[in-house]
Formats: sequence, C-alpha cells, structure tokens
Amino acid sequence: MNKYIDWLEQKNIRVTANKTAILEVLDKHKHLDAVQISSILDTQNTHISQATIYRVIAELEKHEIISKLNFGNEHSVYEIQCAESHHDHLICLECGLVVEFTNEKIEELQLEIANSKGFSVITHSLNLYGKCSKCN
Amino acid sequence: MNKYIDWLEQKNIRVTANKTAILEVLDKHKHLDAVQISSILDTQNTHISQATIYRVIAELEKHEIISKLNFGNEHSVYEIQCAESHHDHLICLECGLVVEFTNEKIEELQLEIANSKGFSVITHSLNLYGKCSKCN
DNA sequence: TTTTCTGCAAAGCTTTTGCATAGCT
DNA sequence: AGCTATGCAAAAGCTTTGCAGAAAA
Repeated sequence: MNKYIDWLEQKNIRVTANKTAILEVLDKHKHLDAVQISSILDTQNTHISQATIYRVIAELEKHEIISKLNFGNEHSVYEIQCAESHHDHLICLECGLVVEFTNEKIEELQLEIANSKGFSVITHSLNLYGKCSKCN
Repeated sequence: MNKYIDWLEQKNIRVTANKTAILEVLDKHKHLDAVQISSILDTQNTHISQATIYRVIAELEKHEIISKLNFGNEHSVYEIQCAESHHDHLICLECGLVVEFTNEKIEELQLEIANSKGFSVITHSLNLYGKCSKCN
C-alpha cells in the first residue's frame, strides 16, 4: 500500500487513488497493456476511465516508475521499473509465460559492440522468444 | 526488379505490381512502417490503397519475406528478411539512425541462458538504444 | 486557494473488413 | 474460367484531447 505512495512521493507526483490502484495492478500482474489494466480494475469494481488510465500510464512512464516493453507482435506492455534492476525477458510463444533474466557478459558485449560502431548506449532491450519447458 | 519476383515465386505467392512495388520500397529504405511505405509510394506516383498495403505486408510477413521490428515507442517497422541473415540493431535516439550488427558470442550466451531456464529459442530481438557518433 | 486530476464525450489515427470489380495463371 | 488481389468505404480498435467539475496540496 504505502509502497506505491512512496514511489509517487519520491518523484514528487501527486498521490491519488487511481495512481496507486494502477501501480498495484501492475505490481501484481506484470506485463499488462493499458486495456488489460482497465479490465482488471473493472473486475475489482475499481473502474477508472480509459482517459485516466492512459494519462496515468504516460506520467508514470515519464517519471520512470514503470517502463514500456514490446513483446513481439502485440501491443506495448508495462512493468514496474523503480525498485527493480534492469533485466531482459524470455517469452514463451505458446503460453505467454515471461521469465526475466540478467547476464553480465551480454551487457559487456553490448557495450563493446556499441563502442565499435561509435554509439553510446542509453538503454537496451533483449527478448528471447521460444517455448518454455511445459510447452516443449 | 526480378529479384522481387523471385522472392514471391519461391514462396508460391501470386506476383502483382503492388507486391513488387512494396518490396522495392522496403528494400531501398529499410525500417519503414505501413504509413511510411504508403507515403513513399504516393511520392513516386504509385498510389496503393491502405487496405492493400496492410494486406500485402501481412502476407509478406507471414511468408517470412519481411519481418516486423519494434524500435522502442514507435510503431512496428518492417525490413526485408529473406536473403538476409539475422542481425540485431543499434538505434540512435537522437537522429533515428539504425545500424545492424551480429555477434556470435551473444547468440551463444542467449542459448545458454534459455537452456538454463528450460526454454528453447525460436527467435530473438536485441536492440541497443543510444546516441550515434554524430549525435554524441 | 491554487494546482492537478478525473470522467465524459468527441475526435484522431491506425488497422481491419465487406463487397464488387479487376487481374493473375 | 477460377481463384486471388484490389479499391473503396465503412467499421473497429486503441489512444488522445477539450472541457467542466472534483480532489489533492
């Protein structure tokens, strides 16, 4: 509860029930798009207008409390970013399972490659698509 | 010219002027979305209805002649896939420059990671976002 | 009190679909 | 001839915006 309020206050964002409700949904069910967030809130009898959902998401993303991810063909999905370290994703194309991972060597190699092409890296996204152990 | 016809024939797709025109645009200007393809064709006095552009893109993607890419916030863009080996992308957040690269070690590490999580990898996408040498 | 947030309804964009005609093989 | 492709217009989705009233600091 207070966790979400803390995140907002740390970024000097006005605290409202809508914002904490959206953060709570995203914290419990990761990797949701705006429409899914809306649906889950409706299920919980916490209806929030779509306009507000989009506005809140945009603000949270701007302040780096949540981050936008692209998993292949679908729409962008969001996950909590603050209080979490960077990670990459393994996505099961069969059942949709998402597993997070980090790998130091890959991060290093990425910097080397960027360097060799004259790029400085600000961020990156690495998604591995395949089948999880259950779907194989 | 004939290159595009060959690609289509190899996949048993009916050859039409619209399809070869769209392939030609994508071959010359990489990483375009549907609207950009439409605009470029209009510039060349080769108007193709949007419905057709979307239908052709979908068919070309389904047959793996082109592939869809997500570069961060924007819409999906497309690039020629057939006759090109897999590669990853460095994207300049300032000027939009896209540089392609491949790295054997990263590919190997990806397989190792996936293995350790019980995943088999079908495909992957690795995008490095930053600033190119000109924009730094 | 002042600023920001919110809902509603409308508008904007991108993408998809139905249907009749045109084009490829 | 038979099957697929195409254009047009309409529909469907998702996202954004204007505005007036509500809530937070």
